[in-house]
Amino acid sequence: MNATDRQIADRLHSAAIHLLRQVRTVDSKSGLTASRLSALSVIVFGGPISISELAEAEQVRPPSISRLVKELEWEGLVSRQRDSQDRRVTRIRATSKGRRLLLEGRERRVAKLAERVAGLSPEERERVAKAAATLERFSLPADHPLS
Amino acid sequence: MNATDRQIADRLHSAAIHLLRQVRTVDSKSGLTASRLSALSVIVFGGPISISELAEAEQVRPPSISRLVKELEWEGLVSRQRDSQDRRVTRIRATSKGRRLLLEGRERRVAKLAERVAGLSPEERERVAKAAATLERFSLPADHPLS
DNA sequence: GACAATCATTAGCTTAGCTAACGAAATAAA
DNA sequence: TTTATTTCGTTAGCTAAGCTAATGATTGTC
Repeated sequence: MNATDRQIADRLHSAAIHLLRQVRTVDSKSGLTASRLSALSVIVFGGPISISELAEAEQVRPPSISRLVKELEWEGLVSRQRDSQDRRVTRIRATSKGRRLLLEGRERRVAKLAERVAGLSPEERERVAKAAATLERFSLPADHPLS
Repeated sequence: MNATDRQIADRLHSAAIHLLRQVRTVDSKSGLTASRLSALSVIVFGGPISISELAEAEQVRPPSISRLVKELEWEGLVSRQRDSQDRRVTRIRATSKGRRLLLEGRERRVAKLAERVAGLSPEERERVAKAAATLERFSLPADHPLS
């Protein structure tokens, strides 16, 4: 690690904070916050998944996910099913309503960023585009299940 | 805006969420959370600054900053001073302790990311480095005071 | 001098993270 | 077979950080 790596990291950190503050402004419309959107996304695309797996995928502790899932279930966005093999685990899956809302909510939320992407100069846009995929992998721990 | 812009935005969104979750793991050591670190940074480098200006710079509402500053003051990291011209406004400045802690805390927090930057392949690292500066500007609203 | 606007704070709400403690189920050991 | 241990998920209770609405203090305006 060197000084330049720190500078890069510092910029990424700052950018991450401010990016999320920006998209938060559209939350009120979708009813889906960043955490819910992220978790619901894993549920929708990651198929039936247990609480533990979801916690690991989201890099948070089980109690945090447990509550979040309870709320998503409350709103009819996901459903649970006891695993018949191991009755300790419950498998979470998205309902069709959840699937629909995810796509709409993500759309609205991400549109805020997409606007700005569209507003970049061609060079900058290209630069950000090339980094986005790298960043996505980079943002997850090395042993992350989705890596 | 097109489909690709959305894809880029989607990746940035996801990356931002997971980046911050990663660095949060070092919070316990520094005692400085992301919000405090970010605000303190603006105070340290942005000189004496009012609550309103700070709120705008941080893209949050005044009450949020008001409380945050109160806590920073509580911990001796910043001090306030009534503006003699306009006695409604108070100017916030960092104490030397605050300045020191900012640098240390940022260091620790960012080190978590810097490790990973250092672990990238040369091509990826280059890609991320080039995007970092763009991202930093990109993450702020167009009319942002620090833009 | 009265009224309106601005700056900051307070009060009270929500979301989202955490640890600690616990019950239920599965697995290992005696 | 019983007992002990581990694992999965939940509950309880704490903290941080955002928000809106309302209020006080000051400034500016008519």
